[in-house]
Amino acid sequence: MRRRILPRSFYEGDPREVAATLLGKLLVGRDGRVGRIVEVEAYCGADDPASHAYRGMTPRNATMFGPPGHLYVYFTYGMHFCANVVCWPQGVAGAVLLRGVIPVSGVDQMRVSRQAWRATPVRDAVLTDGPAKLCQAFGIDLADDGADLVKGDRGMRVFDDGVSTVRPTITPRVGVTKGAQLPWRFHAGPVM
DNA sequence: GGTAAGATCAGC
DNA sequence: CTGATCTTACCA
Repeated sequence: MRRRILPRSFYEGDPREVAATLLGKLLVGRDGRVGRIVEVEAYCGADDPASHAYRGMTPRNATMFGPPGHLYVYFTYGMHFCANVVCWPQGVAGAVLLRGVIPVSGVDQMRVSRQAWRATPVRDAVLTDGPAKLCQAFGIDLADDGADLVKGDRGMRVFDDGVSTVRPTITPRVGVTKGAQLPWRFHAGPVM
C-alpha cells in the first residue's frame, strides 16, 4: 500500500493517544533505513512526574515545548541517545518515546551503525529493540533534536502505509521510578 | 561548586 | 546483577 506522511495534526493530541496510534507506523530515516514502530511510551509533560518536562522548560527539553511533529532527542547515561515524537500544541510539553521498531529495510546500514565500536557481533534479534538501540541503528543523535518529522528536514519522517496492527498490549513504562505504575507503554503484537 | 540520579545497554 | 560513562538538574 502507498506510504503517506503523517500530517502535523496527527501529533497535536494527547501523547497517550498518539502513542497508541503510532504503533505500526513506519519510521523512515536516512540511507534507506526504515523500521516499523512496535513499542512506544507516552510522557505527559506537566501531568507526568516521569517526564523531563514535569518541572518546566530547560535547555535540554525545550524541543518538547515546541510545535508537534518534531523529534525530541536527549542524551542519557553518559552514552546513549533516545528519541521522542513531540505531541500537543506548541507551548504544551508532551512526547512519545520510541522504544522499539522492527527493521523493514536498510537493515545492512542498521547493522553497520550498531556494530560500530563494538567487538562482539550484534545479533539481529536485538538490533532495534530498545530506545537507545534504535537511535544507534538509525544514526540518531543530538543533531536530530528538533528535526521536523512532517517536512523531513533532517531525513527523518514517519509514514502510514496502511498496515493494520493488532490490539496493543498496554503496560507500565520501563525504567522509570516516578509514575512507575501508570500504564502508558504500548507494545504491538505481531504486525500484519 | 558538589552531587545524585538517570525514559540504557551489554556482559557475566 | 553490575559496570560503563557523563550530563543535567537541583541544592547549598
